[in-house]
Amino acid sequence: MALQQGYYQSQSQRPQATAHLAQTMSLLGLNSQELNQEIEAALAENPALELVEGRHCPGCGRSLRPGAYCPTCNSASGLDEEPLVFVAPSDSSYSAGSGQGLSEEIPNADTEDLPSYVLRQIAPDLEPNELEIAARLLTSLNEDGLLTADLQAEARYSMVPVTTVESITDLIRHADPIGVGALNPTQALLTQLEVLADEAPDSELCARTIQEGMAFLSKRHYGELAQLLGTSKKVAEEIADFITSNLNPYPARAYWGNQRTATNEAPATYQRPDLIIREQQGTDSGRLVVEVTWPLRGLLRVNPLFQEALKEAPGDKAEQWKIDLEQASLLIKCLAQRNHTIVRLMQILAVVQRDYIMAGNAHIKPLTRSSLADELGVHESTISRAVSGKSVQLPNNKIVPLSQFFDRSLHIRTALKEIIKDEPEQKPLSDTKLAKLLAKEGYKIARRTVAKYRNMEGILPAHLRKATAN
DNA sequence: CTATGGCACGGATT
DNA sequence: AATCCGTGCCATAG
Repeated sequence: MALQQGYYQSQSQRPQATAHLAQTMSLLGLNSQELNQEIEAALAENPALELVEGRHCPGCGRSLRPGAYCPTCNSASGLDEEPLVFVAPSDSSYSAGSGQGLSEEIPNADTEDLPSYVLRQIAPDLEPNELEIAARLLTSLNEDGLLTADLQAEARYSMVPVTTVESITDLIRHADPIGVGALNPTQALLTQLEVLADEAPDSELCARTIQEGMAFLSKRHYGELAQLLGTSKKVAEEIADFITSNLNPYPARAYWGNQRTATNEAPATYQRPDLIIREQQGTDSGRLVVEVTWPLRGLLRVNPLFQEALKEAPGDKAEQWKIDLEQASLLIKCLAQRNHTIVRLMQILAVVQRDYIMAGNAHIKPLTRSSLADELGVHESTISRAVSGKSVQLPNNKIVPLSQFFDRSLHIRTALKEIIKDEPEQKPLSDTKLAKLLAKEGYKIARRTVAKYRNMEGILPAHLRKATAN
């Protein structure tokens, strides 16, 4: 089976997913990428499976993303899958998909292509004639999401100043996915950096790295990069890590891999987020729209024809076919199970961690997987699997590992960052003092731990800190 | 002597 | 059972 390198540590049962053994959960631990591979493999070798492309609401005929609620007739009727999009209300009661409002806000990767998705976002900010130009420009997007048009030529064609065209491309670049319509990867990266500037360890150095140091970065020659930037190797690594973790030179091609565990390998892997959380637009009720990424362009199901055929199967094949069929429906069941679990998980997570999602790292609530587990009434290992390897796109377009929702020290680390940012620049605080200040804010941690957090955030020790401008 | 990084231990989490 | 995390102790750098 085409399930090769997984970066789990000790997965015992792997390759032979032969029917019955992998009862359910085996899919839960997979992220969308891995899942995709798995499904495609199954699809290729199991004739009982069928991928139905395009999906229409049985009620109103509107074409839908698989598993989505139909926003028009406001129901999931006829859908044999759990909805993959739901709305987390601002209070703590859930309404599993009140249809309203999520119709037009959700980019539908299946029925809408990138150009129109982008166009729709920026349309409100454009004059009619500009809109036309934007539309033209967007048709030249290549598959990486970069613009191949010649701006000069475009300007001449439309008989407007180049600056007008440029300002339009600028607008495009800031639409989601951030960086689309850049003229080259560098520009895309810079745009993304701009948006994430306050998250970056040192946005100026990041910018310079992007402009001048990409060669070093891709070769992972951090020493030389450090030299180029005139900074320490540590900072260089930090910057490199930030860039590879958060920025993506090819905006259309999903997002840049993201396992920021220092010891990460698998560097340049692209990865769509497994979950996407947006703020519900329009009625700004502060509601969050959560979408579970679905890797396929269609609905997976057991091929009804195959089922028919089985009845009059030629004796020698009958046995095999039967197995295929069972396997197929098992896979589908597991898939549904996986989605169900993830959705339930996210429903709670979205509510509990709403502050974090909306307002940033500082507001994360310490949360353990096990506490969530018994709230959901599932085994904790289920949660673990559901969380592991997944990534979430937050409303600010940042992609973080889902495990960060359970980061016990994140809030302290951000508090730490705040203190360091605000406090005197000429007279950096030592770890001991930092520890005391943190204690005042209610975070009682040891001095030694302060040092650890500092490292995690890529902040230099006190005596080296006054050197850099930041 | 003070400020930090390294190693490693014990308890909590997964 | 395997890992992760906060800490204490000690060595080293300034």
